[in-house]
Amino acid sequence: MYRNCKCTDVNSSLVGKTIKVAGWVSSIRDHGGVTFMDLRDSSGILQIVSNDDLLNRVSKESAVSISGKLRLREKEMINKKIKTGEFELYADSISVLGKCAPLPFEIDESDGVKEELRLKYRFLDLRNEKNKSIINLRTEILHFLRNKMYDLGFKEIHTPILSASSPEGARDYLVPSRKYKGKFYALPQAPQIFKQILMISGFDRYYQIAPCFRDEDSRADRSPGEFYQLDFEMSFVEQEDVLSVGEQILYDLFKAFGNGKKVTNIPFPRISYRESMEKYGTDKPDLRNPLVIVDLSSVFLGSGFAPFDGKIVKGITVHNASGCARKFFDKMTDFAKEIGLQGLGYIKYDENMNPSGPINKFIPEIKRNEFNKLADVRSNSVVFFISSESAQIHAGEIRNRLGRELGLIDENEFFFCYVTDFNMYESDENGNIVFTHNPFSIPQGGMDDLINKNPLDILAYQYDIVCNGIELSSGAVRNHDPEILLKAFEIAGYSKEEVVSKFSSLYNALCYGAPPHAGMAPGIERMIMLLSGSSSIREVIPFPMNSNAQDLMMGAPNSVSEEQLREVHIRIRG
RNA sequence: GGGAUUGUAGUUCAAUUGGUCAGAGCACCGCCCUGUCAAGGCGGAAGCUGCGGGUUCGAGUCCCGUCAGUCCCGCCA
Repeated sequence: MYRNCKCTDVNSSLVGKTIKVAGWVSSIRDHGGVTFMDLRDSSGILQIVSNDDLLNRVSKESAVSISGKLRLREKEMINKKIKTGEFELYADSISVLGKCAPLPFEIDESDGVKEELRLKYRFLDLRNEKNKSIINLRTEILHFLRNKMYDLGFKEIHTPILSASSPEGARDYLVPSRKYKGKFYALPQAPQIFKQILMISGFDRYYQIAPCFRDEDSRADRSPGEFYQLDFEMSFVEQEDVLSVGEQILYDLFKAFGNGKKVTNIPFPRISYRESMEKYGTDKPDLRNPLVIVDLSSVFLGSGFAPFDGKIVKGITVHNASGCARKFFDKMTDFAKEIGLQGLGYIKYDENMNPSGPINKFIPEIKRNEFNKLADVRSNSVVFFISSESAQIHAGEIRNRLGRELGLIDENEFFFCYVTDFNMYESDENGNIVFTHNPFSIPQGGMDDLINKNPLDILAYQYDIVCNGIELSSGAVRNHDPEILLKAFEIAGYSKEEVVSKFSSLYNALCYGAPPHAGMAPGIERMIMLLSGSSSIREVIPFPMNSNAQDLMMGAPNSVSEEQLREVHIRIRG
């Protein structure tokens, strides 16, 4: 009725035949005696030609159906830029199926348009080939992941969207109950409890491309409201079993969709949280960056140089840095001040190892060898010095900046690692012991550690997957022993009664023969961002909200009628 | 909640220190054109410079407030 051929399905066997195509009017080029139209459908573009004004009467971006005779173009008319460049359709009739109103922006150039407008007209923004291709990539990735998980023996099981609010974690999205006045459902922040319960039920390996809802403020790589995770969980396993499955999935995915970019070989490096903080100043290191942070505090101990003596001093050594000029150091110093440092000292070595720079004279000669060794100084090296209350974190930021400024980052590489051995507890600003991350993780030493160790020294079987400085996922070996769980919560200040009431579903289930289990949940959007090279998470979401958690296209959130409110027993105050 | 930054035709941008500064490209409308493919040529319409105050002889420009977008901090077990 509307078409018997897609735009890019034309081929030489159809030449001379009458075919019908349908799509959107991408452009019209009227030459008076002859008019050309680019017709675009989901497959691509086909040029339509007419010698009368058949094609001039439609507006751009209208949906049309066109029939005509396919013909070959003259050799010199072939357009190599499009797949169908050697063909064109000589139109004999056109019908407008959907007329297009004046456009708020041009489809081809939507990339440069104010995002507010693009989001309101997301359906037009998605007609842009590049934007559409990211969503198509998303489809392919989801398909790949489902096949992969199925092949690995994971069962896709849906867990509820309307569920109970959990007292821990992020802010919940609440849904008022109509039948139970004053009660609320909550949208899941993650299927955490359900997947653990599935393990207790004996499903052995579960996965889900799971929607997660968190009412927290957005970031460039963090969508407000909702996002998806490749959530999976395995029974009768230890940490290594899960890490091994995780890296297999990610390696294969990034090999398949990474456009030939280098992918870290399996096994991915395992770096402890502590080591990551010391060497990279962050728990999500970009390992494409070869720079490492060293501790130079001892060098300046007793040096009499007040800013460094007795303080934490971190150093970053850049090799082959003969090109670094005064301007570069000034720029880095400006950056250092932006992030809250007093300044950024450095020592520069020429090819004969002669040192110069503002810090050089403060290195005690007696410590010179120690320094050279610690900082791994060579000819043409530059050593940067970072000292502050949080020198480690600041050094991490300097390291990232140096990597970017000096072009040390290989953009054609996906560098994965696991960061492991996170602390179970930390102390908050009031000195209270609180869970660092997931309270359902198991402490590495089990009950012994909980009883005998300083809580702040206890490590958990808890891990993150990091790629190119982006946290893709965290995961953990769960605490499947109700006694250890109670003890773990007790240390964080929860009574048994509180745990049993607040986490009754999980606690109860754990009491009925829970297998040891573990899992993780890589973020779908983060993976697609990496694979598509997107800088904003909104590019990889079909219908994203803006950074203030509004859906500009649908107008959400919006007001509802008094009646609707009454039904759910809600009254809006003043 | 806090900080940075942006806001000028449909759209993307320009407008020297406050002084013919209401401008350009693309889109749109009209005319010309038989081979373009980001078509071209000629012409036209289009803006209360986000909004509200203030300073000034004079404000797109300076000041105060406000609204909105983006990025960051907080937050994200």
